Amino acid sequence: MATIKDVSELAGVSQATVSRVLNGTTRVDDDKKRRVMDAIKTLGYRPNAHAKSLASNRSNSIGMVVSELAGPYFGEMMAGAEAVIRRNDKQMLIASSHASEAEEKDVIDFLVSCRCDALILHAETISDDDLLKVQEQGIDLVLLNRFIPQIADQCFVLDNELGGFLATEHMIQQQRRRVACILGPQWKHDAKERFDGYMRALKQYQVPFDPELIVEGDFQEAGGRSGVEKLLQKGVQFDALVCANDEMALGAMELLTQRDIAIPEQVAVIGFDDIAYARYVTPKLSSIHFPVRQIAADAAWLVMQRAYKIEPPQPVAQKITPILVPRQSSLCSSVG
Amino acid sequence: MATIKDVSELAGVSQATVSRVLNGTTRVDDDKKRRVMDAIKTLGYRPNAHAKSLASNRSNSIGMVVSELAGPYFGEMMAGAEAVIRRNDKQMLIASSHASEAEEKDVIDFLVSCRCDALILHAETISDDDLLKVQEQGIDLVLLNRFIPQIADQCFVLDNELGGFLATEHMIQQQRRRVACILGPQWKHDAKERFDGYMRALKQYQVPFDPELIVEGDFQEAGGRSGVEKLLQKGVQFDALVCANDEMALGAMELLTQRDIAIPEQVAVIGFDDIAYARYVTPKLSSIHFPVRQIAADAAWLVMQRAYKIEPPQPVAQKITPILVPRQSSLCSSVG
DNA sequence: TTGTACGCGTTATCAC
DNA sequence: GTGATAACGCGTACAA
Repeated sequence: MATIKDVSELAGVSQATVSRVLNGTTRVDDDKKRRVMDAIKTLGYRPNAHAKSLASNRSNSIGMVVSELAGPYFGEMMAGAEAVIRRNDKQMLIASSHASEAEEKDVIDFLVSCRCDALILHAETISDDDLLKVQEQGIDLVLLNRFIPQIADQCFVLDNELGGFLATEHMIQQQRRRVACILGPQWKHDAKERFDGYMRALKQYQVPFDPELIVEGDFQEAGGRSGVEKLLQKGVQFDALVCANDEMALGAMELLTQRDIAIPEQVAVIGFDDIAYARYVTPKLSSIHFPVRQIAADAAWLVMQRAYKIEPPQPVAQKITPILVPRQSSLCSSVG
Repeated sequence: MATIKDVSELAGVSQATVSRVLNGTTRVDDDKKRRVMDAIKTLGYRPNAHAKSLASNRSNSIGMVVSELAGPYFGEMMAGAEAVIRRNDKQMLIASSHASEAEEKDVIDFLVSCRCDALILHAETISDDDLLKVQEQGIDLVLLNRFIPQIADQCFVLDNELGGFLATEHMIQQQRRRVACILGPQWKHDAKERFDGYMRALKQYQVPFDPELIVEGDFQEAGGRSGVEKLLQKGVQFDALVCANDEMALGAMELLTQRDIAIPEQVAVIGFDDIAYARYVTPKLSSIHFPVRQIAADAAWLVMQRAYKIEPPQPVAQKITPILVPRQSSLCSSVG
């Protein structure tokens, strides 16, 4: 593969001149510029990003870590960040951690090795200390759905507790009193917070808490199905079901339908995250909406500002409030 | 950020020795090794990937291009490839092209600049010639859902035509004779091929072709909705609907339901790709299944073999045959 | 406006 | 087994 040296020789100029026309740092003679361009084209020259980063101590790339590459939630997240990063002519490196601590450390190490100018992280398992250590190494961080006091202004926090509250309150306002809940993995802070919101709603509306109504899931469809299965096996009565995310809600709805339990007449269902497919199930799934794509875009803008001094078109919102989106799965004219 | 030089000085050895313990290329004295490790830890040293690539002329990274980062189809694709790349301790760089030729060229240029050891491309718009040019520059390519004769053994081709045939044949076998079709964008070869399959099925079963039954969509839910709308506006009768992908089928089902048209009694519906959410709509969506995740994994294995001489655990299949997955949306005991 | 020459952080090739 | 030292490809003072 051709190097800048090859180009300079073919064009009959110095390497420095080639570099100049490449980066537009200094004016160069029109004729020489043309010769350089021609040489670049005939040689099919592509600048070596590694050499460039080494020499300039800038990679013009932003690293992003998500838990999974597949799935609607992280899909939106990646797309939101990528749009603004690309618009500003930077590149995005994506890596996934599968929510495993070892992998999370691995991929962060990788992105550090790539000398990314900054990192956008959806990090669930790695400790605050480890994260701060990365920051101290001189890599600028922005955190999604996580709060670390020491770097509070680099955190995008979603009010998961309020989301859990809104979902549960909605059920109660639909005259439901036996509100079952399929939780997310409780070691995840957001799953925990959503549960906290559930508890607060019960308390505020003086609905007695029944631990029998609670099962823990895995944030996947399978967890929704087995969650409902467990509830049915226990034989507990419930007329509402709050799921800690939409994917579990879809799984839950599938099993409920399969068992001929009418939604929402017999059991009202609500999910969380408001993924695109919530609107395509029958009945349409109620949910708690977080504008994930926008949040990720804002996070990317914050990075633009911090790392490249590029100002965002509008101020970024780092504290995000969820919205209740009631749909058919929880709305019922005649309450059963 | 600490460099190898810092480490070597702190450990009291040469840079070469540090490099050796880092890469395990040569045996080094146990004591020195320990000192190096200690120095690395206390300095928080991370090797600079750029310097490494520059010196070794290897980046240990695979570039991947997909059309979109969000969405079930490409999500599966990325996840499938990533799993095997990571298992072999290489890194994956993902970039998206939004199916625009300019962007596609851009991201490929970027990945070339990163001196990826190989590229896995889902390239829809860039020309064969341009692709071959990349290959000639010395970057090894593997193509997903595309065939270029000159590099046939690096192509993973999906038999889209057969898929279109199977979908249409299925409808005909369900005693449907007025089979409408919402096509994908016809400039995309796969959308075109799926249409070809539709035509062949009609011909083979001697069902007359009616151009009024054909509308073109955009591979998105919106296209499915507006496709049905157009058909209804035209006032053409149809008792079956073949959609060129599942997302359009979901949109189509939504509108049909909204207009109180029973699925499958009045109109049987089938999609294409068999995305995860096909099973979560009501009625469950019939589809044409391509094992996208597996295909992408195989593509990654082919790369491992070609670029790193790592043999795949099982032979990779480069010619992929689709499977019909009939579900409720097209199966009907009493035909209406 | 242009060229020379050094440095970026690492690997690889030598000698020892 | 170990340590110099020359690459690797580029940006960028500095001098011209």
